[in-house]
Formats: sequence, C-alpha cells, structure tokens
Amino acid sequence: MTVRVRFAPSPTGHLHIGGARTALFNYLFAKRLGGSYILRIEDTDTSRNKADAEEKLIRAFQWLGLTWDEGPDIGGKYGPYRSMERLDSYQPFLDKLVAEEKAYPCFCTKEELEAEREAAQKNGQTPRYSGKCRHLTAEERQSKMTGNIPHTIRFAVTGNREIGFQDHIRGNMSFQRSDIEDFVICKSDGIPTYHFAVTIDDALMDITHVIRGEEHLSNTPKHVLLFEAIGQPVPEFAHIPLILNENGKKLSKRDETILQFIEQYHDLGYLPDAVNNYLALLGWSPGGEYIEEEIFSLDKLVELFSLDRINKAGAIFNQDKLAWVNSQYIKAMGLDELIKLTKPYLEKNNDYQAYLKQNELHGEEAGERTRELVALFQTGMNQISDINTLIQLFTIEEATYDDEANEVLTQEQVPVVLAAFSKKIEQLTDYAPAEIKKTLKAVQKETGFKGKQLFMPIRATATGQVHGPDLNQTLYLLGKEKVLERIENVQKQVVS
RNA sequence: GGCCCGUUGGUGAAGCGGUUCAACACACCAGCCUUUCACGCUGGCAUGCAGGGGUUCGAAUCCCCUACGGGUCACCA
Repeated sequence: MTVRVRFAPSPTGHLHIGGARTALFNYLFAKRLGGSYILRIEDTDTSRNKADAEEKLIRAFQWLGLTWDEGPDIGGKYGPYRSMERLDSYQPFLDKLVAEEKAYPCFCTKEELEAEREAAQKNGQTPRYSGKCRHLTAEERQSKMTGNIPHTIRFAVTGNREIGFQDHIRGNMSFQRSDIEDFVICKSDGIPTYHFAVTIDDALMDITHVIRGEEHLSNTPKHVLLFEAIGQPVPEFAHIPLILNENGKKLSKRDETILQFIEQYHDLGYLPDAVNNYLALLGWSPGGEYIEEEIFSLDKLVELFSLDRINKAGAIFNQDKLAWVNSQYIKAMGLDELIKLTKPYLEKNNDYQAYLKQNELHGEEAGERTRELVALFQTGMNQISDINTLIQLFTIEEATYDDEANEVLTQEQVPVVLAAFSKKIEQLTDYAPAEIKKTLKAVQKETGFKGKQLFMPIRATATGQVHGPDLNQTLYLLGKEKVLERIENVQKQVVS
C-alpha cells in the first residue's frame, strides 16, 4: 500500500514556522517513500476562518516549494479538500453512530456546561462532562428533539479498556478510557468538530500516516476511538516535538519576540531552501555519513529523511542559526542570481536611487554599479534585505562616526596620513580601485605608516566605522568628492 | 489539579551497554590569513549527559523514584 499523508491546517491566519515544519515533514516523508502528500483545509470553525487565509497559506507553500499531490486548488480523486465542502460525507457516519448508540444528542447549553466546569474546578476535581444527556430516556430525547432544542452530538466513551496506539516517535502510547469525556463530535449548528472531521477525512482519504505536532498527542485516543467506532483502520501516528520560543514555551501567534510567520522570512529575503533546511534540522537530524553536515537541499532532505531520526524533546527556535543557514545559501549562489534577488529591495530604496542619480549612473552604468555593490556585500549578507542597510555605507550623505572610529581618529599619525592621502587622490585622474591601491602604497612609503596605522584612519574617516568591506573598493564606490569632503571635515575637527 | 510527553553545553544536536562516549553546527572567545575590514581557516568552549537509586564486569545509553520543563484538558483546530 502506498503511503498517503496530509497537512491539515485551519485557514485562520498566516502560515507559521511550526505549521511549515509539520508540512515539511509530511512532504519529506511522502516523497521519500514515493507516496502522496495532500493539503486539506480543516475549516469547520466557521467563526475563525479568515477569507484570504487559504490563499496566503497556498502562496507560502508555493514559495517554499512544498507542493502537494492533491489539494483544494488542484483537486484530486479524494476531493473535495475542504471540510466545509465535505459535510455530506460526515452525515452518514454521524447518523450511523447515533443509530448504534455510540453517540447521542446532548441538550446542555454552553452556560450549563461552563457552570459545571467551574464547579468541578472549585472542588478540585477534573472538569469533565457529566454525561447526563447520555442517560436521557427515549421519550425525553424525543420530546426535546421535537421541541427543536439545540443540541450537539457527543461520542459515548464507554467501557474501561485502555486505548493504545503506536507512535513512530514515542513508541507505545496508552490512555485510559475513563480519562476521556464524552466529547462533542457535532456542534449545535450541525457542523462536525475537528475531531470528527479529521478522522472521517483521514479515513475516507486513505491516509496511512498522521504526522502532526505533539499538541495533538492527547487528542489521538479520541481519534482512535472514532476510527474504531466507524470500523475503519487506524492510521499510524507520528507526533513531532513542538517548536518552542526562547523561554521553552510553545509558540504563541501573538508572541512578537520572534519572527514566526513564513511570510516574514519571505519579505526579509530568506531563501525558501534555507528555511526548509533550517526547519528540517529542528527536531530531526540525518544520520550516517551526513551527520557532520548541515546544509541540505530539499531533494537531499527527501533522500535522507526518516521518521525514526526525529527527536522527542521540543526544540527552541534559534533565529541566529536560521540566519547562518541562509547566509550559506547566499554565499553559494551565483552573483547574477543574487543581483536578481536584491533587485526588488534596491528598486524600492530611495536613497540608493538618489545615489545613482547623484553619481550620474544610468542604464548599464547603474547596473554595473549595482553589480559591484552586490558583489562587495555577498559574503556579508544574512538575508537579501540586508543589502539595504549595508548599502547605506555609500548612500548616506553624512557619515556618522561610532565610538571605535572616533577612537582611531585620536591616534597621532592620523593628521599625517590623511594629509598625504588627500593630497594624492586629489591629483588622481583615474579614480578606480587599482589606482587607489597604488595611492595607498605611496602614502605608506611617504609616511612610513602601514597596516592598521595606515588603513584605519582612512577607513574610519571615510566611513565612520572600523569594520566594512574592502577599502579600495569602498573608497572607489564612495566617490572621490565624498572621500575628500570627509577627510576635510575630520581634519578640521582634529585641529580644533 | 488530572492525563500524557520530555530532560546531553547558551542553542540545534550526535550518541542507541564496552576500541576517545561526550561528535558536528550556531553563538561566543583566541589565533592565523588579509598592509585594513570582511569571508575563510585553526583552536578553545559539557570532568560530565536533571538528581537519586538500582540492573550489569561495565550505563548518557536498560529499570525505578524524585525534581524540573512542556503539551493537553472547548459546541478551537
């Protein structure tokens, strides 16, 4: 039997890193085994559904390159792929369960249930549905039904056998039936709950493996019960560890201390492969000969992935590491491709556009300048959008001097070095990197200062910083006028 | 609180009873390279695998207890 897995999100918002990783694991697992990966939308909570959420979800996945074999957008022979379009398939199962008395209508109101819950809590008891509607007589039930009293359908959890199942990651799991209340499978508006919808959907779609987050672990016995009640085979389960924030807590969508939406990474200029790569390493690691490597393409991940190399403990999300992974991809890519990727950022960068205009760079020349700049910063970028902050070095009108730079400028050789250097470049007709390099050499000869003593004063003066890309290139891209102007400013300050 | 799950360094993790078992990577620190900077390279960074008991000739690796952390207890998914 070929493997069939699914990612089944609810369309309530943006795709976040946890969902993306769950989807990724499903995808990798399916592809590894030559099976099918399915996207299914669980939209039974109609009040929380957001109109554009599905579209955003799909766009995010497309960007990541995690394509599905069946889904709401492309269909498939097990469709439809949205719960709300599958209402007809739930009804017969619901009717059958009620007819077999495996489920029953419950007429309790939300207020009643809430009150019971609070009372139980107050007495230190575990809040659990009393099961009182299960024991209604046929007459009582009939009269309430004809009275059109709103009701839910609850699943009757009977007996006291253990519910056991195998989890691919956690091994043998077992729960007590007595710990599970008669849970609602159909809401009073006639829409099934998640528990019911997923199990029917999984059963009808011949899902063989359910790979999902650990937060579902304690829901699983309910699903097992349901599969058994409708006489369908129970799929295999794999509950993957949660992704945690730096405090070791499950990510909350409201937590703003961490970038957790895929869209944000897209906007910042992360590469989809890098995101997949990092996410795959959260809770999973390749064994064998690849154990010392960290950078894997999607195809490579497919080749290496296996469920039994998934960790049990939750993993803390580390943005630094993601950035590093991304930087590896940026360093590895060709310059032309990088330029293409920086284009949208640079086009929207008014300072850069002004810089080009000011230096009278148009058309091909502008393109050439962009090329030089991107090449200069390729090794210094963690994300494509970094180009905008890095490039400020050249676009900014007035340099701002940081502490380290100011410290350098107090050194005694500074006036000598600056004077010699400015005099020489003033006379330079061909202001280009190679010529600048020669000039620096000449200054060294003339003044006797070399190394840090020579370069630092000039770097600090020209850029306001002691760190930055290659000096010759930097001075060239800054332009002669700006460099001379800044030298002059610094000289005035040193004198006064 | 009940039920479940987990616990190797600041972080991701390797390790699945015994020839360096405490890899590798991020971060951090130091050095090298570079007449500067960055990239890169090299090295340092857990005397101990939450703690305590066992089992065993031998345990991070098996068992038990405790502690701590997390998840979940909805007509949400």
